[in-house]
Amino acid sequence: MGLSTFKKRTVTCGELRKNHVGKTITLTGWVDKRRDLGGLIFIDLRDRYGKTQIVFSPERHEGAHEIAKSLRSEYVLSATGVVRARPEETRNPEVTTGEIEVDIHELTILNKSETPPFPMDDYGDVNEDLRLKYRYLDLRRPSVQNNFIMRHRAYQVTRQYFDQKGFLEIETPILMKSTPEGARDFLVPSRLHHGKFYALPQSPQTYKQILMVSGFDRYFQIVKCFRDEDLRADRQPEFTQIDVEMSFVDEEDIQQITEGAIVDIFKTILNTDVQQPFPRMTYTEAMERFGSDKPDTRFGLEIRNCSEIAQHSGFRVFSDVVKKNGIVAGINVPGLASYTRSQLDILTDYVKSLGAGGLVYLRVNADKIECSASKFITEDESNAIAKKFEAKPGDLILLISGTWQKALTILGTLRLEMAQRLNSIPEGKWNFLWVTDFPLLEFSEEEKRFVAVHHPFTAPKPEDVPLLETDPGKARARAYDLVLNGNEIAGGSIRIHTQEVQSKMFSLLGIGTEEAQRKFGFLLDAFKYGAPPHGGIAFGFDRIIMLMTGSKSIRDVIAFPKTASGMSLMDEAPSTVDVKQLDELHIKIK
RNA sequence: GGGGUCGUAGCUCAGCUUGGUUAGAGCGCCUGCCUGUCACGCAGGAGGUCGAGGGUUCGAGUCCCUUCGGCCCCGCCA
Repeated sequence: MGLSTFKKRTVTCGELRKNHVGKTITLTGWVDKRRDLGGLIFIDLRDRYGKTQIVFSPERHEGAHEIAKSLRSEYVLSATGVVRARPEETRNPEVTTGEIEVDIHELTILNKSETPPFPMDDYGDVNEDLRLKYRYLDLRRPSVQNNFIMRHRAYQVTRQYFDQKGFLEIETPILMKSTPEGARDFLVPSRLHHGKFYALPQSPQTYKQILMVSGFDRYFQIVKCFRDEDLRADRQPEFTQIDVEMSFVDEEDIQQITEGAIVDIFKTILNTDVQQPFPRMTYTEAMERFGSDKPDTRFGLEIRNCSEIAQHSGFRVFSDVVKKNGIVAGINVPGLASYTRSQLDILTDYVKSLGAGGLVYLRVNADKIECSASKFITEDESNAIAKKFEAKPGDLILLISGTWQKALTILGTLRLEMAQRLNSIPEGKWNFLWVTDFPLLEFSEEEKRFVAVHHPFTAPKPEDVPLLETDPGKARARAYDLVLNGNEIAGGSIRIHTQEVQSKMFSLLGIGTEEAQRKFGFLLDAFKYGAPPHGGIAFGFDRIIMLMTGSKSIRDVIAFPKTASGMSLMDEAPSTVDVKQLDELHIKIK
């Protein structure tokens, strides 16, 4: 009997079938539903494996039935009985255990439960703040548990895949040196060194590069990363990456390995065949066709540039912007010429909220084209624009003008918005896409200097190295992002592996020799001792699981996530700490 | 830092436009009845700081201001 005061389970709530009929078994689990008919009592007992109907009969087993009367939602039970086939007409084909039930003769209530604040079923929506406060209850819901079962399987497939390919899983520090570039660091004060701080890693970037210098050749790690930036539906302050780095490789090698991992994960877990190789698209093309560096290619509504028509227009807003190297571009939304003036006004406000100066629209009717700027745009110009978009009667053309970056980005957002309104984003498609040839640097107006688009260790394209001297903004990077249905799910690059180029990069970023030595000296030093050419990638693991489970937010695939304001509602982190703790750290709150 | 949206019973929501009896519904909960239910059924009952604070008014869930919190977006996120 052992030390237990209750009967341990002999089966789970998900496994009993017809062939178990006649066996005496013990189940443990939670009361999911209670159906007390006055005489017979039916209980759906739930554990993570499923649900099983157990029956209490006042005639057959009076003692157990008497106890069962007091059962309520979420009570924890150990129940022993005999598996029976259900009478033919009472079988439940909806449930995997629906052919049988268990006639209970021995019942132990292992624990009672207060009435839960929300039901543990998957029928109704529950407000997210409540779900997060009672996360332990939310995590009991089968639909939520399924997300974590899938997540678990993805860990296993990932480890197996990279192991088979000869990768070594090596842990890197969580307490590391703060780095100046990139996202804001979470800081951890050092008690032993007054006034000094560790940082939590934004990613193990420098460590994995140093592992390459050490000769580990193929490294991977499923690792937590931390960024102290504002949150989004797909962004949490702590998140999980599949971090990968390889030596003696080029872009193609990394992409092939990456694709293989994705193919494996999707095949094993979703039984979905993903075709290799994934399509490639340059950053420039992605921007000009989709207005995004992570284009959703599941639907059309592609952007077209009509600057050459607009540049000679009497409409100064258009002609001026083209003169100043800007563009006029738009999308053609089929069938929406029926939009009313007020609907279009709302749309105009929407693009203005995204930073557009305004919105010019053309309603394409059978007989004529109505243009919102017809005072300034001639009929010929309207017709030319309509022709450019291959517009048919009933179409609505939406035009935005501005700098290349801004106009296209706004159109990219507008394109997604219109696709959602038209309900034209197909379900069940898995459109993977490599976006390549990103710019290496971009000029930050705020900081009045160049900043790295990817990170400061990304190598420039060899043919663009001369540009670093003449026109750094034009240089392209050996960087690549993996996009799935409009979501960035991985990003990587071939790294700089020589001390000279890395120093050059730091100086372009406005980081002086002395500062570079102070902040990244360990990496520059390492590069002096035979650093192999290397590159890598990091997958946004939570995002991949989010997409695979059809979740709307990565919160649904993270066991204990934080709210949009970075709060953990269950344990109320962050919280104040004792003055004594602060004193030890020599910290005073301003 | 900015914009949008939501906050009313344990839960999900209606009521707010146009201020006016005792603030409603469904589910859940409690009690009773019920021996083949399976989101059981029937009958009855309890349950409200209308997020908080202030203001306007004879009177505020409803109008105004401030504030807190959830969610979404922009900025930010190498």
